[in-house]
Amino acid sequence: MASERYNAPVREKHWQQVWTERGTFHTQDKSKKPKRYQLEMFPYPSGRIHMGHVRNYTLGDVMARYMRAKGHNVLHPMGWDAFGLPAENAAMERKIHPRAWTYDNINTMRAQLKAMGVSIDWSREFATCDPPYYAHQQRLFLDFLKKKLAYRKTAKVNWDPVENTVLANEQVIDGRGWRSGAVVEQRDLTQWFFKITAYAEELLAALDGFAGAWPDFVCTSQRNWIGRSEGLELTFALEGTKLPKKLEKLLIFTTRHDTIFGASFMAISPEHPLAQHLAKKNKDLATFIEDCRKIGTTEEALARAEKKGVDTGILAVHPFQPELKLPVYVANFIVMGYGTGAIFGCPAHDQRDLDFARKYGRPVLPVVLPPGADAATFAIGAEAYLGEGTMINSQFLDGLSIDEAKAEIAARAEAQGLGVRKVNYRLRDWLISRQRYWGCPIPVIHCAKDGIVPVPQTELPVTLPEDVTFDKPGNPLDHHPTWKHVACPKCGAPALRETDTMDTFVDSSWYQFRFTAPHAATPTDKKAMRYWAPVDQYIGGKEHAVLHLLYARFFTRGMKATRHAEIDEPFSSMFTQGIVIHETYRSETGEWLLPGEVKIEGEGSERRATAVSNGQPVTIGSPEKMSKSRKNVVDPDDIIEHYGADTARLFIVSDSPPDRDIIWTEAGVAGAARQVQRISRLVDEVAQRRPANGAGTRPGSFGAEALQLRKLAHRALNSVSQNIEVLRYNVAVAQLYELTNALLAALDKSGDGLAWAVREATELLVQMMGPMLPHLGEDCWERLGYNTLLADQPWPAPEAALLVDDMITIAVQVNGKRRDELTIARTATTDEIEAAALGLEPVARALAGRPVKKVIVVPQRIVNVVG
RNA sequence: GCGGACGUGGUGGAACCGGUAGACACACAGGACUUAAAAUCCUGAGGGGGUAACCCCGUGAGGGUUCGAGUCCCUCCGUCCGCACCA
Repeated sequence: MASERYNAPVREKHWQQVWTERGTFHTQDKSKKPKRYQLEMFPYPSGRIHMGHVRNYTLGDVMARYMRAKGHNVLHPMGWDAFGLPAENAAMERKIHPRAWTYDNINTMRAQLKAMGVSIDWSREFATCDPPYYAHQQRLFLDFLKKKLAYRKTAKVNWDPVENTVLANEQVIDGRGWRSGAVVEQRDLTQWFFKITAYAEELLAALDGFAGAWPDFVCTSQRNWIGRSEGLELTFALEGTKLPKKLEKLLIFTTRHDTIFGASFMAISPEHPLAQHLAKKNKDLATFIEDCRKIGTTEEALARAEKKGVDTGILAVHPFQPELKLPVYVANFIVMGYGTGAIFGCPAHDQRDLDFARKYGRPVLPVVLPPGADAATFAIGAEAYLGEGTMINSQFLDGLSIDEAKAEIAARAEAQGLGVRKVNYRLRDWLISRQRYWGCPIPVIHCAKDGIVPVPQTELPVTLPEDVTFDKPGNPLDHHPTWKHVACPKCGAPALRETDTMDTFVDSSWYQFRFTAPHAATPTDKKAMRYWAPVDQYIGGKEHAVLHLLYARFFTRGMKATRHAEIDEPFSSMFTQGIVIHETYRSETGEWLLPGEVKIEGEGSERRATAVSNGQPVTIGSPEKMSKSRKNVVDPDDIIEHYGADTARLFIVSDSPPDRDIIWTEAGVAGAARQVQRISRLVDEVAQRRPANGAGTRPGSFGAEALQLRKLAHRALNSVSQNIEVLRYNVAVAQLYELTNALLAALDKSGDGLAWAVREATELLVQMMGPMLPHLGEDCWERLGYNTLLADQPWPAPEAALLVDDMITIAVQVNGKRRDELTIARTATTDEIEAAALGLEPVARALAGRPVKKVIVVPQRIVNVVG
């Protein structure tokens, strides 16, 4: 009897309703089971779910459902990273309030996620723009403020002229705003910062313990970003002009103090206080400094710009060779933001210094002699020597290695009070002020008399005013007629509220902990934290390798310092998924076309595309990240309505490893849909022919065919489990297909115990596919005669005896080339295997009469006859 | 420039700890069913040679270690990513 097509869209809605009604995925805070906290990066409610979300939440859901079946008490929550600029843009463009726009989007996207069948405990849902959430965030801020982890300072900051707000260093990519793409400007502003640099060393050191649990590239990215370097701060006395007391000595930072005797000039940043001071009376210098400011575009352009400088006429006294006076230049390649904004130039062993010295005629004295070079003839040409070697021309350092010389100089500098060993970091404090409306208000009040006054706990949250306008540029909170005017909590005098809001990355730095007790009266609940934290497995995009993942690591430490957490690291293991890409289509007139607007014919290089509307040729572009601007998007809703969520999920997890980019193709989706139908058909056949509800009485013996099928099923079970645990879902799916193929082939065969074995293997298949195909899984489970939910079934255990073979097949090589294979008892001895191998005809033929020199036998693996 | 990752059929990708390379799928070709198409099912397939048994070549290129290398080491080429005037 032919089975009916599985109507996925209808059945999926049914099973989603059943899960909801029975509270299947409602998480208990108390359990004897081991806990498992599975989390995917929560979405920004931009409007609709996109394929990147489908991938992210499918990857996490497979793990959550698997772990649940494996007997864990699983926490798998969902929320909304709901503050941010797009809501304000929508408000400006469409005259909708950011709040209304955001919550509308959340409602849409929640429904879409439910339609995907993601096993979420929705009772824990929150949005970061919910006042109860940001109330706790304001409390955390005030605790950070008390601990001096939050502070205000005036500094040169990145200003995004499109977003009309400042940005943190991490949010500037190649000199442009990470979201707007606008070239950022440098502005001197007074802003709020988090003291992430206090944890630079810890954040760096802890990365060493992440091996295997976090992707390598994330760890290296964070190491690079933190940028630790060990060096020496060294003081040079200045001569030549009368200088104010503060500027009489020049403090420099170097990591090459071994080359101190090769110094031939000093260079300071145009922003250095000394340069600024001298520019007041030196017009040329002032012009030069002004020019340097203007060049500031991208970092890369800066790195390639010609090295230039202006001699200040001031001389610096060499600390270990007082008769040597070095001219002090203001130079365009010295940045104020690193070290002390001043260096000594050693042209022989630094390329930039060399370029500079050649241009301005400074001496180039080599002080490190490469191994094997002759001290009498060694000279520096166009390239500085950066390698290892022995010190020369360096008085008391001569003959030492670089490391020994560094140690000697550092020791002498410290003994003579000339300097100190210093560790420098590239990492800057996290600038969290944003001059925007749709964010968490920073809960402080500025009073003329009392300065910065925290908003009292009892008055939290400081909520955003509803009646705001977006008709003029700048911060709507600042424009608001009344909101910022308050009485000082200390003295009662008229005072002003802080109108900056927090960077939205603050919101996402601790949400993972809020999920553990989303309704607690304090930011976190100690008991819930002890039970659930940290997140066992976190899944999200690669773009947060430094941004979010570094901020959250810092924030966890801050929360520990303020007693809101007892751990240092928020995520025990991290997985970064690849993106979903799709071909692009462009008409002759240059317009982008949606995949549905294009008809494609032919294969390979013969593939041609035409526009559905007018038949005009269309250019097929290479696959790129799905984006609305290129129109190479596929709406998940269309897929779910047409094929069902399981098909979308299956396509997402099959074929490509989760960490790689995946090309979305219509053919691939159709292929996944076909597999869904094949499995459905298989289960129908089995359910109709075989005993209902359970496998029935187990036969006393199995024929060869039945035994083979049983082995295949139990081995698949064994390795599918292992592959799911390490997120190699594509391999797990391949094994499910293999088992499906074998089962379909076995349906029409007969043999001892085969009917029972088919039934058993089919039930195992259904259970194994549950994490990936949860709706089809429930449907098949029901068809097999069960009135329980598959989602409530424990993960089956393989029969150990079926995992090993009595007879095994091993390859036989002659001189490393495979010539035959040998089927032999698994317990066969080395001698037995050797004898059997030498008796094989192809072996004798390959030897061609040569005597056997040696036979390598690796039991259960291979035989190699060497002749 | 510095640092990291990767490179396997037409395509996505498998291959435990160095042990039968190409599992599984997509696309393709041939066949069955059908008035026809769709759907479904069966068969084939890394490249080359041979009627065949079989043989040769093959994991970016070149070298090395080993009985044996996709896997380990060195050099080079290419792709992707991170940092980048960092002293």
